[in-house]
Amino acid sequence: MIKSLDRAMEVLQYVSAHQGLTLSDLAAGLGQAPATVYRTLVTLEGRGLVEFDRDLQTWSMGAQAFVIGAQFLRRTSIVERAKPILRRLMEATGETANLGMVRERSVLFVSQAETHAPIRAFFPPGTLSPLHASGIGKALLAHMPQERFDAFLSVPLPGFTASTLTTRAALLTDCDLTRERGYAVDEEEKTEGMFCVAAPVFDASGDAAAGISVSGPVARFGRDRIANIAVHVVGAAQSLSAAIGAPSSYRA
Amino acid sequence: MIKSLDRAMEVLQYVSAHQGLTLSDLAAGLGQAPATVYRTLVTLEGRGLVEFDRDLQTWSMGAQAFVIGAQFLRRTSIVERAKPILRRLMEATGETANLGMVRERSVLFVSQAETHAPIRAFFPPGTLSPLHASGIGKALLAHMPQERFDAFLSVPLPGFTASTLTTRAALLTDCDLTRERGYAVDEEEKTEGMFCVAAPVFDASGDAAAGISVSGPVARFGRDRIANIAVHVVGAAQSLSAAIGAPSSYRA
DNA sequence: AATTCGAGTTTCACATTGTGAAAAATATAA
DNA sequence: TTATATTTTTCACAATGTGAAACTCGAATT
Repeated sequence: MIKSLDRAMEVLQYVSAHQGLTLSDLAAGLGQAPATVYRTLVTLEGRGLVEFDRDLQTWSMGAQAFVIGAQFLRRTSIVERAKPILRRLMEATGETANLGMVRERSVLFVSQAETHAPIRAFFPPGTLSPLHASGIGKALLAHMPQERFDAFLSVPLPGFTASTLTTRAALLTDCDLTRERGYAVDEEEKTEGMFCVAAPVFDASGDAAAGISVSGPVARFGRDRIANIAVHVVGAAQSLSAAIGAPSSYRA
Repeated sequence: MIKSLDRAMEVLQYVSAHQGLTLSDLAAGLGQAPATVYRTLVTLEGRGLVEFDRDLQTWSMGAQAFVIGAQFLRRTSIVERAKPILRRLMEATGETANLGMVRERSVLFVSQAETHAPIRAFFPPGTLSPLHASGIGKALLAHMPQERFDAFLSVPLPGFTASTLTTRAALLTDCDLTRERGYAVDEEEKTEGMFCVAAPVFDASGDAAAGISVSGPVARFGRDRIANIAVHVVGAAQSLSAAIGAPSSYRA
């Protein structure tokens, strides 16, 4: 491991999480010498990864960070293939449709078809959400190999609202229910007022590596409406699984 | 400038441009020792910026690159405010609508509303295109301060198709025409078969910093249709300029 | 099954450089 | 004009990044 590179990447990640800070603020927040942070920023600026606002004396993410970050989505065809499916799902349900991928202990939201309704759910691409506190995350936990599931549970789970499932027993019950009906729900477990229906997407190896969800304000999700939306979500997830080559036995 | 950090960022940018290569291929392509490239990649992997496929022995961009890259779009509200405008423009014209921002000598495509037509233009977010060989780029050149425009022309302009404008005289004429009618066109200047109508978006300082365009196969762009599309594109660009606070005198 | 080969990973000696305190430069406020 | 705070550069030195070589591992060949 290259120590100075790792320190520099800490700087880059800090800037991305705290845009618009001055050199002094960044150095203080990072616990690094201003001179060191300065040289790091100037080097990254030379590559276009950060940008400096001369008037405000603030540092922010640069265009090249977007350029290289966008390449992550080009590794596979899943985002491209998901787009029409998400759009149809949004039109069929009238709510925002999302695509998320599992990464470590989180779901990474990578694509979205936004409803035109004035009040809407919004998970901008690039957002990470914990597996146990998101619809897609719980759909994936329900289809996770036992060993990985146990490893996930070996770390204490943070709560976000009064509804967050944080115990092994609660998650096991929820996973059983998810497998039984083919979809997971997030009922204000990460965000107050937010409801979400999600289903797993299987890849060519038969692993649940991504998920599709529909989300919106909890007040719009009555019992009958949930049943109807779930049918569309499960169908969309199955379509995407098929599109990316999942074995047919995983699509049921 | 930190030499080792700069070398490491060269590795990162190289991986993003050449995904799915092995360590040996990357080291050869970069002209760096495999041991050095290896330690760089492992350090970046630790931060989630690259990912290693153990089966294929290949390196690709990681989720954290997407996470931090996506933050570039959150610096300002332009992408959010553009979304409904791009969608309406796509619906009004039936072709793909794009938002691009100027960066150095290029346009960076940051957002897009794709037409549902089977044959379509596609500029995935994160794509860079030279200013002189794109509709948005030429719209921005037409409103660029003279000094920056001269600096731009001081570097030889590469051609991409037989139609690319590569001389000062050709670009000056094109800029005059663009200012006169309020929009630029890209008629197979970057990509064979591609047509594009673009208009500049002004920011709060009155600078032309972004642009909106509609693009599609040249065969679908007859003279009458171009006139109609141009009206929509100019209107959309003016709406976005207003939405992000451009002075009213710049919106005419 | 044993051997060979190529790529990935680790070790090691050493030249290079990253670091942070201090100084200098710059811009803003009083 | 002076003071202050921040940014930027300099400098001495400790830390480390580098690449060749060695080692490890897995796949292919015999």
